[in-house]
Amino acid sequence: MPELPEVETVLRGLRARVLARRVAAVEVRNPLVIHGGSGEFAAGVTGRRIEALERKGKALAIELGPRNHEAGPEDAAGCFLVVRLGMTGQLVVVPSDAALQPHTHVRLVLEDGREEIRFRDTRRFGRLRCCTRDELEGILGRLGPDAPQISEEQFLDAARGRRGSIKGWLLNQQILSGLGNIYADEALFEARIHPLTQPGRLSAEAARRLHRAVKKILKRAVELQGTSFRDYIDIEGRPGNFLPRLRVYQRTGEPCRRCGRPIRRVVVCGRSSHFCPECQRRPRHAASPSPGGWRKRDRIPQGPLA
DNA sequence: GCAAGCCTGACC
DNA sequence: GGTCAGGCTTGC
Repeated sequence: MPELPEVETVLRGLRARVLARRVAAVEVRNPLVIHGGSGEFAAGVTGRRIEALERKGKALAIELGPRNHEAGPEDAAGCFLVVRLGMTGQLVVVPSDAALQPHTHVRLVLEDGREEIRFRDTRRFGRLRCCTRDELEGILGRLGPDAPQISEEQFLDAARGRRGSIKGWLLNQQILSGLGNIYADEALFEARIHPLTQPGRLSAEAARRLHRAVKKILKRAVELQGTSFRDYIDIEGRPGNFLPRLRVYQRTGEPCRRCGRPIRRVVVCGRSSHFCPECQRRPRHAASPSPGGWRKRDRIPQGPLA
């Protein structure tokens, strides 16, 4: 699943392979993955040079230069290609004559015509979008600080007074951006915090521990080029190497690597949360899996609570 | 049936 | 405004 370390790996790969190259042609094979009209998308991207690549959270922004200074104002201004990989999205750089893999939705043919960037996405949760600088600022502005950049003070301030679960809080991209289900579970284990703990009721010490844990886990995962649980590969088609380092994610029933107790699973905010019931004790004031009392549409959470 | 990012909308 | 359920999607 592409979270921050996987997107960072893709970003670094693209910087090495496609920076300063021009997009000669665009083929949208499935308009569903394009935010907005696919015709406008193709027209907006074609003929521009890749000037820079940046990332915030899980969002990838590719800066495209002016097409032609002598043409109209639209061509003279640059634009940005924003990529969200969603759950199973992949960006790969391949020779143009490479066989087309299933679920290839977009092709960006590079200038010499011998190589291209392909966007593949089995689940089709990913999106590509062509936008102006103002629009990009709006998109990125809705995201909280990039998780590796957030200061301890910002982190503690953001948690203050928050109800609900710390797990849901970590997944909220408006608070801090980049964490998904894998690294949220791993960071909570590292910090020894139960996923149903309320952010606002964390001790300052626990909140600092979590802040350090988030950074530590992400740093290590970036160094190991991410986690390939099922679909994730980098732009060269290589899997990440963090999988053997996972201590709780998708290890339900397996022994905790710290204490040996079986890892448990609880559903929080509709997401599986994996934790060690010994190392991550449930606080007395844990968030309810269904805050605000039981309503008609409430479901019994799956799996026993700690 | 479950996985999961992200958007929308409902609820308090 | 905070918070969470629902729905999208398809392979296992």
